[in-house]
Amino acid sequence: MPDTKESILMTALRLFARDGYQAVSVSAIAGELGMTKGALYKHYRNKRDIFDSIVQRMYQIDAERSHKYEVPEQTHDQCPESYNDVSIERIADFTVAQFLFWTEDDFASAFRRMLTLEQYRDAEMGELYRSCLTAGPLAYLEDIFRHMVREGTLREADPRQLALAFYAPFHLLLSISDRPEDRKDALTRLQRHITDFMQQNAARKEKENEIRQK
Amino acid sequence: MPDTKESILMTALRLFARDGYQAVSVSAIAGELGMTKGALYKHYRNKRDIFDSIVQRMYQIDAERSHKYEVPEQTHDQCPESYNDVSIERIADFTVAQFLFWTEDDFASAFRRMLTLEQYRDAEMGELYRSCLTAGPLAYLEDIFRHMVREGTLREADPRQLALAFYAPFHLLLSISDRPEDRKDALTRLQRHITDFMQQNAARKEKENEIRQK
DNA sequence: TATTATAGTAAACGGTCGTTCACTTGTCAA
DNA sequence: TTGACAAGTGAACGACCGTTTACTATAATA
Repeated sequence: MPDTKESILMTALRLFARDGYQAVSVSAIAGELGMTKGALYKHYRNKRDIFDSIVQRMYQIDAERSHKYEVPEQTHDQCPESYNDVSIERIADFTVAQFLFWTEDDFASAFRRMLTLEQYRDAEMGELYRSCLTAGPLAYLEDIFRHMVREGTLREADPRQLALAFYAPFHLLLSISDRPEDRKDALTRLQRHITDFMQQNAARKEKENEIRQK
Repeated sequence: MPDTKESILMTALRLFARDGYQAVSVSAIAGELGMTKGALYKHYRNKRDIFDSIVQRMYQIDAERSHKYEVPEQTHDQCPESYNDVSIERIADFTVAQFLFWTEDDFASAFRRMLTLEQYRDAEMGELYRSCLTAGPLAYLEDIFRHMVREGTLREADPRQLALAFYAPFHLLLSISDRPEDRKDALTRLQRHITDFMQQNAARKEKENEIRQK
């Protein structure tokens, strides 16, 4: 039965996300599923194997989402009404989708909290946390914004600071939304932040015309 | 010897901040200090007592800092060159001071990481994390900004979104600065963020004059 | 100087940890 | 029908957990 292995993984993840890897016993995982701990070893070599499978799963999901969403350079695309707003719209949509992913998807939400708890244990977990939730997204957005500033889509500004100003609220609202009663409000505030940011940092029309004339 | 008790507290905190409370054994704390675990029980009733003492210590430090820094309404003060920039300057200074506190102070830095690891264990820790590092500072700044918008020091905008835009980079850079090699850069980026924010959101001179004329 | 309190050690306690193993089922192919 | 195999039980293993206890040395106090 393959969904036993799957339910072990999800149950373990849920507990790891609340208490941390070390604090969760093999008995506790088994007990949560109404079986004895001996049975777990028919599906996973040991406790660490469960953890590693969770991490591997995240890598896999991330790869799938990368293929689906963020083409490194978007190829051909039906050109909407305003050609210079296309990138901005895309980023806004993608950002909201990412937020919903990290807050509402069962796996991603628990994985993010687990990663938060494990980030100081060893260098590998620290690096994974960075690449998923702090420096990674920051660097990614910095590249995009640099491109958009060059293209004249965004106003002249340090892309590094733009990325910080744009992404930091995303990151903070992730933490805020860990409280279930604050999740809805967090999404609203994020959406307001995105529109505020885009409005404040989109290049003025005059400037666009200047650039277009060159 | 009272500094034995103190060194136990600091050593335990350092380990709790890396591995989490449950994952740190009493033997490990004692071993780090070159003594046997039995000796710890001459200074603390049990393991939880060490943890509780750490939390209590944070409350104490926070109370001291509250008295020292943030008077709820600043009383009399030598009035500098520009009366409407005073609050902005004060906030900028206080923000940097808070950042250095959470990143460079041995106790506060470790306590923040420990709190990060314990935030999902129970409601009390979650509430403490919120009040220290997320919703707490946000609400505090929201109040200040609302006041400043009313006074005409800041441009007309939702104080809630202003607080988010101002504090979120602070919060993200705290996490970034957990990597020692990124700490210096994080401070620089924070300072740029603060000046950028103040410049972007300070009320225009014309507007100030309008208000002053009323 | 005798006494008492303090800070520490070493061993032991019961309990839980992760893991293994012998054993029992149920299922399905030969 | 038989045999192989996958899934699960429950007991056992040694190791380590937090905590207690009996004991020792040191230093201050009477």
